Amino acid sequence: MITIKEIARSLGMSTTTVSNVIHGKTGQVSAETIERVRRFLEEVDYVPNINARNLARNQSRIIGVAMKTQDYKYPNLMKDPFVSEMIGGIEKVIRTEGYFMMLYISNDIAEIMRHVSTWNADGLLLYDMLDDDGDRVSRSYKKPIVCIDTYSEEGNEGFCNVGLDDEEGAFCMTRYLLESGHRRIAFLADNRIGVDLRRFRGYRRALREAGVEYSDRNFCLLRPEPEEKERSLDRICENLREYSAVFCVSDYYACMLMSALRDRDILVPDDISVAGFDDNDYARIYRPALTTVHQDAEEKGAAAARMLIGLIRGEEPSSRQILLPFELKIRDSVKKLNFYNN
Amino acid sequence: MITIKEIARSLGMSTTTVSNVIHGKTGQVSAETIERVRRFLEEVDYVPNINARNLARNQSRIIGVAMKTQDYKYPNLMKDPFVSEMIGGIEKVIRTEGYFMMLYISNDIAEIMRHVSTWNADGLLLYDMLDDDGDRVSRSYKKPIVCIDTYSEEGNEGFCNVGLDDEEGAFCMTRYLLESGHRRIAFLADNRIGVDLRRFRGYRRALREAGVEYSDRNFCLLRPEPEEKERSLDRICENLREYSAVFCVSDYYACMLMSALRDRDILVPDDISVAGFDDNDYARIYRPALTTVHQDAEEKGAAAARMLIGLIRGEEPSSRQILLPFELKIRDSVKKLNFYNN
DNA sequence: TTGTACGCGTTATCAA
DNA sequence: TTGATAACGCGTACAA
Repeated sequence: MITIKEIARSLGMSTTTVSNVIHGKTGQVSAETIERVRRFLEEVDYVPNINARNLARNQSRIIGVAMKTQDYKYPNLMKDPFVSEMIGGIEKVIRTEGYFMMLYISNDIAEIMRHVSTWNADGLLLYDMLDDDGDRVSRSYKKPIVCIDTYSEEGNEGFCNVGLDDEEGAFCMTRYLLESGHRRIAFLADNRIGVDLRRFRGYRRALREAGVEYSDRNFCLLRPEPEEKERSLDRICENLREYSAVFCVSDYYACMLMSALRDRDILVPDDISVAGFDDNDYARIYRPALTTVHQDAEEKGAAAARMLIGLIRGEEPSSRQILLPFELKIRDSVKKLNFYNN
Repeated sequence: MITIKEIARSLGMSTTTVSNVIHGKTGQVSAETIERVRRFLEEVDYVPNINARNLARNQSRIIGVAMKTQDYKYPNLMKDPFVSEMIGGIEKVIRTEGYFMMLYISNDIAEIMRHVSTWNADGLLLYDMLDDDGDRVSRSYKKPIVCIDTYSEEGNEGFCNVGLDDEEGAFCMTRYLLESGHRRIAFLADNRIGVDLRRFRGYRRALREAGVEYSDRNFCLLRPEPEEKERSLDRICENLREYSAVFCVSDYYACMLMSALRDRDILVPDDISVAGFDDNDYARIYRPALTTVHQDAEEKGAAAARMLIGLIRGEEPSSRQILLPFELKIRDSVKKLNFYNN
């Protein structure tokens, strides 16, 4: 690790000159000197010390990516294909824009904020924070923040978010199920907060508008913890005998359910139809291929990263709230019923 | 962002004392002073500036995780469930041990090394590098390195690796297929280097030991690029008519193949048996559930991270080469043939 | 056209 | 028991 000082000494010149050449402030430097320095830099393979540079410049080119662990659901958050695809999208943008990514996974917001401020991160990406967490962070952190899939109840102004119209997506899918002749449609999720809540609301709204009644039994609660999962699926499969279709809050759960159904000799879509949400590789590879609501996880991450970098550069975003498009993917897991069949 | 200097001024004492209290070098400090400083630190929510600290200490507590992009295969590397699970395992260990993770994804080794040295990373984790890349890195980087799934032909000493006996795993699975009565067994992969090569070798060895002949037709080359995939699967499914079983180099490909087969009304396992490698969620969720070679991606990452942190701390590793265990998972995608059937 | 000198926040050495 | 002070490597205002 050679330093500017050493280079300057070797070349018999000052650190300023070397530094100027490095940064292309070549207006005041003779052509010969420039060449000499350039060649030497090549030769010794000079790499600046980022710590020193950051200290001097009071910046870091680090973008913090913070997400809360959801141990009950995924002991390893990266196992969630949506999360990993999104991170891939974020990483790519951060890298190509010349920034660095630092991942903070924790369920302790305070800890995350401590990390972010020690590293002096230039900006922050928050995924799936609940209302108050997001607010708390925004207050304590004075640099740009972009949220992903964060819903704020109180219509916070000035708060940047990249999301999806989850409610509308779920609404459209439910309407499709209704149009396919289904009336007894269950909804499967592991909670009813955040994103999942919006999807649930879309589902309910579609039922309501179609004049189809909803009872609490329609809601299938999946317990994803390893020790609960099987029992939970048992109960759900039993309960589903009363339904002709299930709308699952995610593809992952949809595929898990389809496997459980098949293990119990219940055929999809002949005995029951299944729909998902996200359209990840599970949906595409599974057979029957899953009818689902498509969204682009990678692009979601990328869009958020681009927006954040814009903010860091001081650009005014064209919009503080981006809603990415969704699209119904009609595949083979939903059966068209004739009306006598239902 | 309050600094030590400001704290010292507010408290009317020197930065040394403040720093000492912060680091618990409290032997030489009066109880009263300690209390005074502690309380003040609490109050102003002091967070150290890592850049300054790293500069002074000439360390970083950063662990670099470097992997090459494989654009042809996964435009988004994180889509590979093996990679994302492994990263999850790495991240968890790094975090709980008080280090930070910095991800470097690039296909340019030189660029990766530049990043690692600007950040002055304390150690390096390399995934799936080929022989010469790994060697090149080791030579130019003087701090601890641990590789994951890297094979070195020349039996490099002193080079740390966490891997799996891929050859033996593939050997056992192939033997299982043979024992199940299969003789015409194809092998599916997208290349024949690195890890995939070892698996291929295990497969070939098992065939050889069983006296089963192998021809180049046995090797099904899957082209995973979007524009090639369908044609490639077409060709493979056609070719597979001559076989009673396929051993796929990964679960992902195995499931992809099973879907392609099903789309062509070829039944698994009745018409053809399929085996995979890795045992990720695809294998477990797909139906028929995939018979595969289990390995623990998360633990692989975690083991490598633990080993690296040990090296950083100056501990001598009990072994420089760790081979994690594998295990055959017999599920439903392989049919037991009677001998007349074959 | 080039060089000196200081600041960035922290740690560490040594003296008081 | 505490406090100056010199590093650490880089950027930059200002002087030469």
